[in-house]
Amino acid sequence: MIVLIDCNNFYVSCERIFNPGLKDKPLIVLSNNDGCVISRSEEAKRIGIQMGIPVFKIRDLIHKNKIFVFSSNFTLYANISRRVMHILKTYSEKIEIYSIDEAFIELRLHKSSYKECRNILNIIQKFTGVPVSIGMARTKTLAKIAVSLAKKRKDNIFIFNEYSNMLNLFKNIDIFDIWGIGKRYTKSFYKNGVYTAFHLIHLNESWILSNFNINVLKTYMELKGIVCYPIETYKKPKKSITVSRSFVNPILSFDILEKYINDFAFLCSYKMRLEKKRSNSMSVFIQTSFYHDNIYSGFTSENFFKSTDNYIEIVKKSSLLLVKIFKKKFKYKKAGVILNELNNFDSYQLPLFADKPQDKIISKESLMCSIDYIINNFGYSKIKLASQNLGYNWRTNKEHISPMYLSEWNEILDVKI
DNA sequence: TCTGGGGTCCTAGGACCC
DNA sequence: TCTGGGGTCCTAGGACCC
Repeated sequence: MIVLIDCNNFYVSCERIFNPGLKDKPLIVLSNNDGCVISRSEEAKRIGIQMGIPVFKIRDLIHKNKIFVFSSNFTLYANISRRVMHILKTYSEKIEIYSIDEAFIELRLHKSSYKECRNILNIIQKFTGVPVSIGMARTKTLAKIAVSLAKKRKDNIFIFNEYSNMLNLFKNIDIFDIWGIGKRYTKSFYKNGVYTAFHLIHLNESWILSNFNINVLKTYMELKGIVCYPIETYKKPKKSITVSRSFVNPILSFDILEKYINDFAFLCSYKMRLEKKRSNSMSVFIQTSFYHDNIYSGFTSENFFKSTDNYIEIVKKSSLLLVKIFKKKFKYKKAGVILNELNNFDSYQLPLFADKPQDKIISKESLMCSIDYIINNFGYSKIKLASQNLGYNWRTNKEHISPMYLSEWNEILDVKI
């Protein structure tokens, strides 16, 4: 059986670990730039705070209800996530870490399965302070449904076994709440009179295939208990790496935008080098706000002469690509850099005409390693290329950020005894 | 005034080959 | 007047997920 362990309101729960006073209080965590709500406590949900809503629309609500507000502290959340996953690994060798707050594991179904789930839940709660919900079923898609049912129960556990009246339960599962069915598909299902999981499993395969695609068919099969998405225990290598940001204040000037793009390219290179990869091609994009007039978005890609993991070459290229898409008189609100077609750093295709002199100028691997060393030991802001933002940090607005309790010596919680 | 960031996969259509 | 059949590869755009 596939067991899905899902942390409840994960970011909110992380903040509460170090702030027990926040228990039972309404609490939200915001996206970068403190823009949108990305995690809500049950109390905040009850007040009517919607997922993804921009903060400026709920200022009054926050004030009136004394909702506690936190900026996102991903370093902290990642550390806590690692602890939760570490515990799960002791229960099953077959584990797939699906996201920062979810993992699938494989367990045998037996009489005391419920007890076993109960035990997992208690241990995680006790050792990490994170409350979780657990769903157990034959397939991932069913386990997803099970976990959503678990969240509505007091014990936070739900198992689909031979005794559960699945068909009946499916009548109350909106098609939109099925894993793999998003906004658009929901719309076309509704148009065809398909509103619930119950309706979906009574369709025929060819109709689904001709109106949707292979993925929707797989979802349908999974609902029927046929495994189409097995647990994937190995970490799939990344195919692309992105660094992008929204700007608090829109940017009009090419020179300023270029410095940001160079920063993004530098960070993107660093992330790629951590993964021990090289890239064959790079994309750069810039966008105005979609919420106002005078909309423009530019996107372009280009191959490298040969695949590279060289900071200087990548940053240089980012400027060249920006020139291609930059247009004057637009207010740019977001920009980003993507490294595509990643290969392993030690096995990659050479071009037919490699070793042109232009290659040699910047093929100083030892210099690249020194840059890595400085970043790893002294921090990301301690070394930059001259074309980057030297004056100030582009790190975004985080007005309500909590301390890095688990990763900075000087931010560790004080305990008075 | 103020609206996140990072991914993967599928498909239709175009361009090309014999 | 009538104009085949069988492929591959690439890309943009559109879905989906957390």
